[in-house]
Amino acid sequence: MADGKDRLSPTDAGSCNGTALRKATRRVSQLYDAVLAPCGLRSTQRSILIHIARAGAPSMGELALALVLDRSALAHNLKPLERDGFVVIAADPNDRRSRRVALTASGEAKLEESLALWDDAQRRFETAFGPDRARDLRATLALIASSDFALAFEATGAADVAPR
Amino acid sequence: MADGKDRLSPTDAGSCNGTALRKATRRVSQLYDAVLAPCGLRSTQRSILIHIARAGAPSMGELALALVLDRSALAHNLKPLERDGFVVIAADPNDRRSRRVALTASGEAKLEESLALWDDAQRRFETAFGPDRARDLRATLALIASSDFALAFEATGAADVAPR
DNA sequence: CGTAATTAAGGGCATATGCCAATGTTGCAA
DNA sequence: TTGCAACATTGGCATATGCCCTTAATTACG
Repeated sequence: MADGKDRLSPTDAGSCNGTALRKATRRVSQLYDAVLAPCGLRSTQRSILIHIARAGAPSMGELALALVLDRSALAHNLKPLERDGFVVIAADPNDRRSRRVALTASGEAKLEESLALWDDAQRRFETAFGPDRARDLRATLALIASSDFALAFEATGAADVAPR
Repeated sequence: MADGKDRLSPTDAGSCNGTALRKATRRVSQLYDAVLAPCGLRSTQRSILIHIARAGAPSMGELALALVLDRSALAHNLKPLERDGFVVIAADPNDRRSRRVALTASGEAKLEESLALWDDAQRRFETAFGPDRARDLRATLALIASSDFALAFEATGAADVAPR
């Protein structure tokens, strides 16, 4: 592991926060998805259903914000769920610009079905990683995912982003 | 934030390690990608180029392993980079089953060009998050991404996975 | 009251990611 | 030597993710 690195600046591959996050996410997605497979939901899909259940009937924008997901990406991700009858999307009568997403009975049932599998995956992660450590990690990740963090990141930029 | 949660088990949305990871990854990817945009590389692509530079001329399998990335996903990700002339893929003369990936001069130049932008993004992340904390986080994420962790996760499963 | 600015969402396009099946290579054993 | 098991990669299909631009609906302002 001593070859090649001399050409790179001290800020090499192992030091990129984004890369470290992406690798860990891929690994954990693989592990969780393998456990979730019998119910037919992926962790991404389950995550979306959970957020809808928690929020009741959020608008696309609210849901995208909660998921730290681009609006159009959310729209794409909802298509398989809508096709399979797990969610319905209907215009908000109070503001016809908005469309609200809700779980169907089938969607709630699927979420329920996935719960035991998810509990198993989560338990295995906590066992392998440590429950306390996992809690700390989630808190740290939530901080990074927050809009406050994005603001703090932007604030470190040059003055060209400072409005007025 | 008190509505809706009563229907869910104590293991609710905020406690899923996979979801927390994905949200943080999306956020950081967005922040880094916005900074990297002027050079035309995304953080995923830069990450691939960096790994190739570090490894010299790795085979697809070696590179996929290092990136914690599915082999076919890597093959797909390399296509735009090959099309744009940043990498070349050639059969390994010693084992014609393998194909080895290498940077072109153009790829090295592009990597060099991206360095200043990446340094800026990284510096801003460290400023907003804390350099020591960032180092700890990367170490934790590297642990999770490691194959050892995958083995530990599998080992917590039922006895049905125990070989022999 | 009508028009401009704002906001919500979708469509088009491109990259990212993964599973499974198919293809081609190598090495070993009978 | 021939045939088969193991291995590396690709191709097809599906989902995931994001940007830009357009469209539609609401709100604000003159």
